[in-house]
Order: sequence, then structure tokens, then C-alpha cells
Amino acid sequence: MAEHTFSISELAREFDVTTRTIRFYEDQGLLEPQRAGQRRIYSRRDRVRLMLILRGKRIGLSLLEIRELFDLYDAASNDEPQLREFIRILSRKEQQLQEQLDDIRVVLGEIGQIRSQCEKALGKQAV
Amino acid sequence: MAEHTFSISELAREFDVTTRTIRFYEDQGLLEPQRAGQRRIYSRRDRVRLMLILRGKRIGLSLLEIRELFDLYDAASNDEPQLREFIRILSRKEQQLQEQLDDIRVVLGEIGQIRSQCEKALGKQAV
DNA sequence: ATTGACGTTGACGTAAACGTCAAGTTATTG
DNA sequence: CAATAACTTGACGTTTACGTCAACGTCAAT
Repeated sequence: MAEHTFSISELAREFDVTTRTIRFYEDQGLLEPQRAGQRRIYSRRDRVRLMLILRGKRIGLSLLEIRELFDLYDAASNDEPQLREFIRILSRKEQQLQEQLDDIRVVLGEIGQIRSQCEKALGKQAV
Repeated sequence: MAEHTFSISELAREFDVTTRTIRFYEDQGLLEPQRAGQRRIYSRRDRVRLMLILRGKRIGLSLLEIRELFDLYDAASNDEPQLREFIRILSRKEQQLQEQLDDIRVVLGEIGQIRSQCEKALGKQAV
């Protein structure tokens, strides 16, 4: 079965990051593509890793935290305590996001008030 | 009516930031406390501003964005287009947060799978 | 054989958000 | 009055996450 692989710029295009970024992630131990001579060859697994990195960033993880999660996950497959640790970290992150969401609801509520005040101020003239 | 004021370290303690941080926010045009000689005197309004700054940070705004929102808000009180812009920016942020939440739900879903796999692997022995 | 696209490794630069002195000022208190 | 605490400005340091060259390798196509 012919394993599909990717070049660095293919991945860069697909995920809208620069090649520099991808190499940087490798530098940080987040990716370990194979080589064909000098050239980097990315497997499906590498591609998934990149997806996970970017998702991690979107939920506010630092690259170091992502790295630690990868390491934990790799080591955790057969180790329950580490898996629990893994889950605990993510639960904590979930709670942080929940707080963020609460914050933004507050902000949006305030905005609503401001808006209605403004519309009242502008009055019946030319809204 | 005696306006209650605050020293820099009072605010620092209350919000668990350093005085350096508060001065830095002033440097960035986010706060403009009065002075008694050299000393900074923070009013209730300044305190509210600081709360807003920290809340803004929690929802992922940069200090620059917060600054722009303050400026917009100050200028917007009587100007509808700017108010709409103000609201638009926050709506965009709300959407980003929503995406973050979706991301984390995905992650947590995956975690659930991994956990159950792990428990299955550990089997009936000593879970 | 040369051009062009793509890739490579350094090395240095940058922006954000503070931390960390240093060196001086002001206020209070024993 | 001297010590101490709290405050000030200013300058330089730090971390994260890349951007930006420079200088070179490689491979396919003309």
C-alpha cells in the first residue's frame, strides 16, 4: 500500500502556515519527519501531528505545553497515572476556556447595554 | 463625598499583578491615573479600567486591541459608526472563542476515546 | 548547461508583555 | 533624625513564536 506523503510546502499550503513555522515546530521537538537526503518527508502521522499542534495553539496552549502533551501521550499509552495526568491537564484547559466564555458573555452583555443606550441617545431622529 | 482612591500596590495586590505591570499598562496608554506629586493615584474609574484590561486579556485580546477598544469606546459614545465597529470587533472575538470551544470539545472527545481504550487495555485486572 | 522552483541550514531580527535591577524620592515611624 | 517602606523613572534582559535574509543544494524541464 503506497503511503501518501507530503512535502513541507504542501503542508504549509494546506494549513496556511509558513515552511519556517513547520521547521520551527520540528526544532521544538514537535515533529520528526523522515528525510530523503536533506528533504523532509511528512507522513500522514506527521500531518496529524501538525493538525494537533495547530489545534492546541487555537485552544491557547504554548508549544512547550503541546510538546509535553505529546510526550505524555506517547508515554501514557500503557501507563494509567500518566494518562490521568494527561486528562487532568486538558480538563484544566477546558475550565479555563469556560471562564473565557463567561468573560466574553459579560462583555457582550455590556455591549448590549451600551448599544441600547446609544440608540436611545441617537433617539428617534436618524437611527 | 470622599472619592475612594487606590495606590499602585493596592491595585497590584487586589488583582494579583505586579506594579511593573500596572505602570506598563499606563505606558501603553491604557491607564492615566492622576498624580500627587510623583505618586500615582488611582480612582474607581482607573480600577474599573484595570479590571477591563485583565478581562480583555483573559478573552485573548492583546494590549493593543484593548487600547483600540478603549479609544473606540471613548470616541463612540456619540458616534454610531464607531459604536458599530466596536460591536463588530467584539462579535468577531466571540466567534473566535466559539471556535476555540469547538476545538476543545473535539480534543475532549478524543480524550474520552483514548481513556476508554486505555481502560480496555488495562482490562479487568486492576483499574 | 542553465534556469527556476523548491528545499536546506544557520544566523540574526522582531514584537509582545512583562521581569529585573539601579538609583533616586517621599512618607512614616520609632 | 535616621531607618524603613513605598514609590518613582530609566534602562536593559527575557521568553515565545516565529520572520527574514544569506548562501547553498537538487531536481525537472527547456
